[in-house]
Amino acid sequence: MYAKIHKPTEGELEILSVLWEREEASVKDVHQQLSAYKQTGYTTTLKLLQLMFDKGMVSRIENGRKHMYRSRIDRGALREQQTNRLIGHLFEGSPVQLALQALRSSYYRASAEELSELKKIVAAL
Amino acid sequence: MYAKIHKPTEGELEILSVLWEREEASVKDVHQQLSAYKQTGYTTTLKLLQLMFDKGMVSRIENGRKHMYRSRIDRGALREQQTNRLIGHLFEGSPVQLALQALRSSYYRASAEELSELKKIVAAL
DNA sequence: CTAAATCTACGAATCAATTCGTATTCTTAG
DNA sequence: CTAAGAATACGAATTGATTCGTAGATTTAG
Repeated sequence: MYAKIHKPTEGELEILSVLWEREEASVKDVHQQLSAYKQTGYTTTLKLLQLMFDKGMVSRIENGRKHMYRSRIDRGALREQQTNRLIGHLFEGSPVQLALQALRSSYYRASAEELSELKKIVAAL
Repeated sequence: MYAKIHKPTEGELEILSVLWEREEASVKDVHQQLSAYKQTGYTTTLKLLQLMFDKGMVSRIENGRKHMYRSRIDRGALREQQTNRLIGHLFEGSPVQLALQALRSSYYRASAEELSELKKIVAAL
């Protein structure tokens, strides 16, 4: 089902992020969403999606003249891989240090479920 | 004191990781430590350190014929930057999700101080 | 039907990361 | 002194990411 992880580049990750949100998106969809926060050309986004397709990172189906793209990268697996990479090289192998960094200095409002899971995990350490 | 963050590449991050551990290291030191887990040529490591020096990411002083290198990248700032990047593109903006991922599935033994800080932060959410 | 708009395909250029071989310099052992 | 060893400097090749222009095809408006 899911593609082997071809560690995505920064640009690829941004696109995957859009695809995960929407489940399926056209080049136009992706481009519009990226344009909201960075300046980039339409054909650049198109090309990136084509290359990602060639690499097997996304699937696509024709919908009239458009192509609709979906991620073939499992987000959970990528989360695990990237998290471990960060822990290994930047946090001296300490997952707790990374967790502390994540929770510090942030305005994020945790939901009740998140909070309860977090408490459960912390209690079990 | 610290250099502006030139977002390090994977290879650069590995080298910085060595430098942070040891405070100061020769090319040979760095190369030996990298060799422990990846196959790489001596002059490759040398070149990388030279390029990092040119970019201002590391400083160096002569010690006899050797150069001793030190990181000029602030680890704390980089931790913050990289953590936020991950949260943004891979964890839907949720620091708590990243924290959960970090704490899950890991054999790491937290120290008493880490644990107490973690509890304090979680309690404050 | 025709023109404009909307897409995809593709090639080419650029830039950066990485790797490694060779030259050169300096130190040290004999 | 000379040769071997240990460093650094540097150039060149390779590979990959990124960007974007242009061409071609199809749809839609008038």
